[in-house]
Order: sequence, then structure tokens, then C-alpha cells
Amino acid sequence: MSDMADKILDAAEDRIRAFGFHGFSFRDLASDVGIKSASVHYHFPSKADLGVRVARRYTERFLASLPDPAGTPHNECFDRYRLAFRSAIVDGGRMCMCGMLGAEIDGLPEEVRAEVRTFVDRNIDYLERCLGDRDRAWQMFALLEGAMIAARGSGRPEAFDLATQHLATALTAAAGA
Amino acid sequence: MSDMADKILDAAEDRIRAFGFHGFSFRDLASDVGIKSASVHYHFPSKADLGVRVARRYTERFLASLPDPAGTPHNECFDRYRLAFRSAIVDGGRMCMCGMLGAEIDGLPEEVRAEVRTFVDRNIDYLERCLGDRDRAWQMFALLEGAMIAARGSGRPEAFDLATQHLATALTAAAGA
DNA sequence: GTCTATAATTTGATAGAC
DNA sequence: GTCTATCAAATTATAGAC
Repeated sequence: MSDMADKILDAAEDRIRAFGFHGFSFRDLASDVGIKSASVHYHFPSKADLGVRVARRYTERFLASLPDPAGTPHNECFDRYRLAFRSAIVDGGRMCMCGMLGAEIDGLPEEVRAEVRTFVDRNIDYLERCLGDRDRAWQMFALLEGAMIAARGSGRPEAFDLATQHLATALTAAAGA
Repeated sequence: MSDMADKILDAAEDRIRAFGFHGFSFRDLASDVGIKSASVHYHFPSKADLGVRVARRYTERFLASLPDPAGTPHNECFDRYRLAFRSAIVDGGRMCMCGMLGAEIDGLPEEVRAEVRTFVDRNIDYLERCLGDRDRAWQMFALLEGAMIAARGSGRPEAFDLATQHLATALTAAAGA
């Protein structure tokens, strides 16, 4: 993977998280990284290819950034997970990329859809190991994705905390009990 | 408001909820309702106009479909709210329109963004009257929007129930107490 | 109100020179 | 790897006939 390919993926990730998959063009990305759109196609032949690659990198990076539930107290484990979402929306104003792509799922190339499903499945598996319960994993995943929507839709980043703070505390307490 | 304008708004609402604001064209809508794209522009001069009108109609209709919290037990009131979201995703596979637009907020015309904020604010007000607590209103709003994302992203409509069933029960019980 | 026609721009994508 | 040049199709939008 070349430096330039990585820079293009960075730009694509940022634009997907801000505008959605149909909210940017190869020319936008080219301008972001300082080359021409034909050169972007050299690295990623089609937009579907690009979507698959950026979604896959996002999933791997995100999961790799999380603590191992086997070696971390469950309370801390879930709180770290919540803070990863929080900093994206509060510090950068960005959606979770796979939350955005999940909303737009019907309009995505099938290969990209498959990557989104993988992200969700692996996050649910992770949260189940954190929280000890699969239903609770779905609840927390939904709560965090929705808190991002609430923050963006209302124009109030603090909505993320209003939505997640108390519940997250209560649920990790329940999980620890 | 003419019949045709309403049919166009129906088509626009369905396409926004499936594909997002940038996921369809005036020609798509024209084809949906059986006219030409130039005629769509007769009813809605620009895509921003269309976005404002469809978002405003969605907000009014959605709130009008809900029971009055003053004359309805709070448990039942919130459950009806939850079921409105549930049937959209489980029966039709569609996002809440303002959840979709909230995710895409950075790419929307400013007039449309304002309508999304209004939707969120009025829904939070409604939920506060249902649940008796403003934080809990944000929590439930986030949970329901996120449960739609989880269902779409995973390709599993039942994820909506896994995410919302137990928590919703617990929280309306707490609200009733 | 709807049509045909069309303008102006943008988009995803390719060919071929360097 | 990046460029210029270009393409075919699509997009938002307008003008003017019916």
C-alpha cells in the first residue's frame, strides 16, 4: 500500500463520514490530496473498489484500537469503546463511517454493503465480550450510532453525552454486577 | 398543494429514506410519478426546495400521528412512538427520514439542515413529555435512530427489536415509577 | 401542468504520453 | 505514478411550445 493510496483513503474516509458515499467525487479526493482524478483511478479503479478498501481499513483500524476484553475490566472496556465514538463526533463532528454507510445501505454497491455488515457483526461480537450479553451489545451499538445522529441532526455535539452518559454508566454497572 | 406535488413528495420521501439526499435525481422522481423531470421542477424549483418541503411534511405528519401524552399513559405513549419507528424499518426497510438527513447533515443545503434540527427538537420535546425527563428523551431518540442503523447495517431487521425491546421496557417502567 | 429541447456542469471512467 | 485529454452519461436547471 503506497503513501498516496493511504492519503486517498484518508480523504475518502473523511468525506464519507461527513457527506456520505454519494456526497463526494473522485475529483474532490484528487483535490484533497493534490493530484488529478485520473490518478485516483490508478490507485482505485472504481468507486466501489474505493468503498470496499476504505470500509475494510476502517473496520480493522477501529477494532485494533480497542482494548482486549479478556485483559481489561468490562466497565473500562466499554467506556473506552464509547469514548472512541465520542471523540469522533465531539472533536471532529464526524459520523462513524459504517453508521453513515448503514443508513445509506440501499444505495451502495453490493461489495461495500458486505463490508458494512462485517463491521457491524464484528462490533457486536466485541461488545458482547465487553458486556457479557448479546442483546446488550445490540443496545449499546444502537445507542452510540444513534447518539451520533442525534448530535449531528440537532447541531448539538453535547447531545451525544446526554444520550449516552447515564445509560452507559447504568449498563456497564449492570454488566459488572 | 396539488395531487402531483404530493405524489412527488411521496417519491422523494421514499428515496431519501432508502438512498439519502444525494442518492436520487429529479429524473428518478419523474419516473416514479410518471412525468418528465422538467415538470418536477415546475412543482419544486430546486432540490433544496424539495428537501425543505418533504422534511417539513414528514415532521408534521409524524408528530400528528402520535398520541397526546397528556391523555395517554406514558408507557403506552412511548411504546406507540417506538412502534412507529419499528414499522418503518421492519415492514419497509426504511430509515427515519431525519435520521438519514442527520447522518448526511454536512452535505445538505442550509435550509434543509434547519428542518432536520426542527424535527429533532420537536421529537425531543415530545419524548420529554412522554418520559418525564429530558435526558431520557435524548437516550430514547438516539436508541431508536441507532437501532434503525443497526438493522440496516447488519442486514437484519430483527436487530431493531434486539436493540430496543428490553431497554424500552425497562425505561418506560422507570418513567412510570 | 406537462412537454421537448437544451444549456451548463459534474461524474465515473479510459487512453495514451511522459 | 501522474499527467492531459477526452468520453459517455447523468445532474440540476431553464426556455418556450402546447
